[in-house]
Amino acid sequence: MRRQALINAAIVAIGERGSLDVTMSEIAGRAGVSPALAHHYFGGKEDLLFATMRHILAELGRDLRSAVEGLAGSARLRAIIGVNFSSKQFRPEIIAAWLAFYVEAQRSVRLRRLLRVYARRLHSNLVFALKPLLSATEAERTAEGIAALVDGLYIRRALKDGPPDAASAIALVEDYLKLKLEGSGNA
Amino acid sequence: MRRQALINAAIVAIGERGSLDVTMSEIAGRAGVSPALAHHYFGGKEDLLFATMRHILAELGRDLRSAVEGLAGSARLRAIIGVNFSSKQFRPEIIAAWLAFYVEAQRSVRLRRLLRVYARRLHSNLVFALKPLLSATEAERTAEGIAALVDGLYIRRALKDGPPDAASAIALVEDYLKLKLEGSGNA
DNA sequence: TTTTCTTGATTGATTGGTCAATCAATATTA
DNA sequence: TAATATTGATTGACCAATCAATCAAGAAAA
Repeated sequence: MRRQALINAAIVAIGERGSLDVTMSEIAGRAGVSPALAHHYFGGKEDLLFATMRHILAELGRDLRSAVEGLAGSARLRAIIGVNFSSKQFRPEIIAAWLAFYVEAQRSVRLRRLLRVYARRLHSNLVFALKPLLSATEAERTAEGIAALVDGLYIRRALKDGPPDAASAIALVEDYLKLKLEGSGNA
Repeated sequence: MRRQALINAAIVAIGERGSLDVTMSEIAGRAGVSPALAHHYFGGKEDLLFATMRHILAELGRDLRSAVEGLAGSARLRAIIGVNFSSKQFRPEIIAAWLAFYVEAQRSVRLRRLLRVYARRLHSNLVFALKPLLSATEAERTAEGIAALVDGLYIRRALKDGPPDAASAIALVEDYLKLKLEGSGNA
């Protein structure tokens, strides 16, 4: 319970500052405990941040699983896209955290591995849903395109540039998907 | 000359560490001067980093201008895309710097403004080239799509995920562009 | 030409502040 | 009592920024 409170505090703190450059004191203070307690529970700052990212990924994973349950074909694809821009995920704090963790991943092997696992899972999900609709190579490429678009829209949201609202972000990605599915017919 | 050396050293240092969390000492040392000199020339760390980002943007701007010179239509669009993935721009150090500055921009108004100017310029360039080929709204949306794709591919490159080489990145974006241009006919 | 002045470049050493981490001590719970 | 939770205070490291002092070079004056 304390762990959970500290992780939530970390997300809020990271979201506000827009980077991982937050102090243990601030996180602990936000959770209403002393800095020393944060060390007691997590061992060190790096571990707390790692646990925070893992928590974000775990929630996203849960959302994804429940969103695609029972769906197939293009409905499944739209569900995958929708989750990434759901009001729970496509929030300033979460986006700022993503961005900050991407940067940190360049230093930390552990963190990079964690992010890689998530990226692969998203990729598999996309390819799996695309396989019945496109050729194998086109399914791969389209999955990469969708993933890149999602990442790009996240960044642009963080900078408050580009399409600011989830609706147009979804529209943009779905438009891409539609073109790819149509295009395979005449190409 | 000293300024230039310090800026170059900053880019290398940022690229290696993968974040702006580099010390003045390291940058100065890399440039073969004392930390105090870096302060003498730039005033402070923030100013040095700001100048570094401005330098990166200025070079990109120069590359862009010379690449599109005299071109129009889809050739111009392909040139814009190509510049972003040229061997000079699509390098690990530069990409790491971009990512790091994106994060820092959430804190620094100055930096955010700088990045915003660049983003707008890219957007205008894209829309200008797309206007003759698509409706106004579709040109806007396509420009946003391309920009998001480029950002996304940059991120994925930073994490060494997704299409690692410039060639497939270009292919992905050009494929998107092609679909949009074709699609406008039958849609 | 030599000497003195002036200025910008450059450095080493220092300072002040920040922060993660530790630890000893106290409270709470089982 | 034993174990766990929790804190305040402290330590040690790191780093940006400052500053006084040197150095090199060129301008002015003799």
